[in-house]
Amino acid sequence: MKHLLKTRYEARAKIIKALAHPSRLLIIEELNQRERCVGELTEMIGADVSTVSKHLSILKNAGLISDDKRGNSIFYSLRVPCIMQFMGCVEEVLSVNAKKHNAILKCSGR
Amino acid sequence: MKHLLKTRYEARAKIIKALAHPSRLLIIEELNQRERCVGELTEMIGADVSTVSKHLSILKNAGLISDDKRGNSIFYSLRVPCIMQFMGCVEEVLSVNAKKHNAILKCSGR
DNA sequence: ATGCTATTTGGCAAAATAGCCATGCACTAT
DNA sequence: ATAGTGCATGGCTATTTTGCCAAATAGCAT
Repeated sequence: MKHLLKTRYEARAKIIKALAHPSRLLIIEELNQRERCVGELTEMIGADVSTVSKHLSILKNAGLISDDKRGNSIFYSLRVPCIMQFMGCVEEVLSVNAKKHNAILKCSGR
Repeated sequence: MKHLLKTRYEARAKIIKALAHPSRLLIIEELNQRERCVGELTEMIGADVSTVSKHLSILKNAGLISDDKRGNSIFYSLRVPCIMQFMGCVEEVLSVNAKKHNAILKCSGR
């Protein structure tokens, strides 16, 4: 692969990788509703706080979310709303996959 | 996290993970132009055929591409065009990140 | 200052991913 | 039948990612 092209795809992949985890998808979806602090997200996810904190730092590092420290808490919010449109496409893939699956079941006589 | 929700995010994450690799992004973009066989993609990527073949199987497994065997070759094509819209959003994130980066440079006097 | 709450960071082990080589398989050609 | 081409799979190692615990940091309250 040409170097310029490679660099470009690597940059994209870094962002997409940041989205490629169930907990981080939940975070994105919650932050799309409204800003949230780490404690709230931790409760929703049900993992260790440190784990959630690391997920947040991955998302922040990718430029997907931003943080705002107020008092004792840090509030995170979604920085790039267009991400949510993407989720629509992902759902479409899932539904196409489900249809195909059903078709296979039918053809094999169930 | 509630089980139902978790399953849902896991399904989404699997699809996004399939996209989260430079070579696979190149494949997606190429297949968006037209169908391609493994040999062509391998040449563009510049990795071992077996590696490319595995990338293709990941994309296929996620339901993103489909294959069509004709003669001695297997032609892959993009199954869900909406994926490309998503790339637009990723580019937007990159450009927002770049702007922020420039602003930081300015503020630090460069 | 001391303690309390909210969050991040370092360290580590387990799990997942990536990429190469060698091999196997299917189809084509001779 | 034999050889050649195109692709997939198994096996293996190196790298990356994940998630917990323990410890550090920062702000608030007393």
